[in-house]
Amino acid sequence: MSDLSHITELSKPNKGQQTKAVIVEAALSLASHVGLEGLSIGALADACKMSKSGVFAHFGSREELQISVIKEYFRVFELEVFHPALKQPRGLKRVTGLFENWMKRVAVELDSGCIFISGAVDFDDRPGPVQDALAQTVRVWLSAMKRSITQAKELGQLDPKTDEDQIIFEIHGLILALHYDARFLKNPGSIARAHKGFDQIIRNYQVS
Amino acid sequence: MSDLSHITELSKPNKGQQTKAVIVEAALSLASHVGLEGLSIGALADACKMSKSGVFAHFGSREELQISVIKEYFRVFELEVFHPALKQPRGLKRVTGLFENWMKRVAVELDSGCIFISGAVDFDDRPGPVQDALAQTVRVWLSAMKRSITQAKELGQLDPKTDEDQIIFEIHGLILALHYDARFLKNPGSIARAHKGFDQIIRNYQVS
DNA sequence: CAGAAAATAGCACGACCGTTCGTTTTATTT
DNA sequence: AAATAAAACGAACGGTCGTGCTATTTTCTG
Repeated sequence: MSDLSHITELSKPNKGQQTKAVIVEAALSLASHVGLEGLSIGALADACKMSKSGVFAHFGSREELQISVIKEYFRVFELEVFHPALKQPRGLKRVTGLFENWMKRVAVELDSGCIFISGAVDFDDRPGPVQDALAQTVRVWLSAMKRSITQAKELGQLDPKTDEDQIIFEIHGLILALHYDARFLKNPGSIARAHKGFDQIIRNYQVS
Repeated sequence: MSDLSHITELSKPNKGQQTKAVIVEAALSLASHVGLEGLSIGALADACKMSKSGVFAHFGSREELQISVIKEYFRVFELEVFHPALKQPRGLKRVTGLFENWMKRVAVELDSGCIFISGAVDFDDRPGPVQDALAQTVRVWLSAMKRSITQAKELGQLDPKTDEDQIIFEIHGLILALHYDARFLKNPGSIARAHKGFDQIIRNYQVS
């Protein structure tokens, strides 16, 4: 036996851990529809074909479940939005890649909403560990965005006087407008408008 | 007695109608914090120092209560955002006035959120009369915005090829980003960023 | 001021909520 | 295979939810 055999979580996951992964996955799917606040343990147990108490035992509290969902969403977000864009070269190409993947995550998935958006509305007036976890996670993502914009600036692709936070604010606005228009108002053509808005923003901050 | 005396709703409101007005006002204040979905009849009754059934009787259902709140929010919105801006002359001045009043409504009121925004998240996956009422109300407001932009175009203050819906999409994004940043992330300086973004957008669509 | 009508209160209902507890089943280890 | 630990279950708890129902009180009207 290897001297690392006691780290069972890494080599061979326990039964508990793998069913917990299944639960969290189902919880994310559920919360994408009804929001973090609408997520109930009973409904989740039904979706997993488990008992309420069986599901509950994995988290110890509803808040811990919600935090687990946030972490899982971030994991998927990294996997589908962040990492693929790293294949683009540093600079505007990568910024554009990040934005486009972000858009896909918000709009293309017709039936599931963004937890970073719905959660912000659910928890903006509700301080506590869940709000903290969510806000912290969003900040990590936005700062990753900021880094790539800074790189574009350093490469001379953006005006050196550019305020990265301003760009992020405006880009984030496009994502939120896309989410609102596509998901709630069901306006067609929202994706094209977000695209056009992005091009305008970049043009505004390019060297003149 | 005047021959119009039977229209009691206009001349002298009944007791029921005026307490209903009080209830709706309290409901709006409550829903501004917890959202339309978080609004419960029990909590509302406590706030009004009435019994649950006494409150309930005025609406007949929770959905009808939510719709009443939406209508009341629109009334206040018209009063504080739309009408004051009509004092500005047609064109860019008025568009700017509308945007600034809109911003105030979303950000300056530190403790109360925008129901058009939180409601969109709460109901984007929940079809029914409440969703219909909310979406319809939002569309009325956005079309009022569109009208004022069209006027600016007709006055030659914007490029005749300007797509009004594109401008609205981008402006709406700024409002949503402001709401997100100020309310959830508690970022300082969000208002200034929204202002700057607005100026950029207008500049992009001006005659060149 | 009396009678009709409207408004409010009180109570109960079934459903679902998160959580706890004791038991039983399933995995893991010796 | 036996012993031990982990996981899942089932029932129950106190609570809140929206909604009916029947009284009681208040307001309006002739």
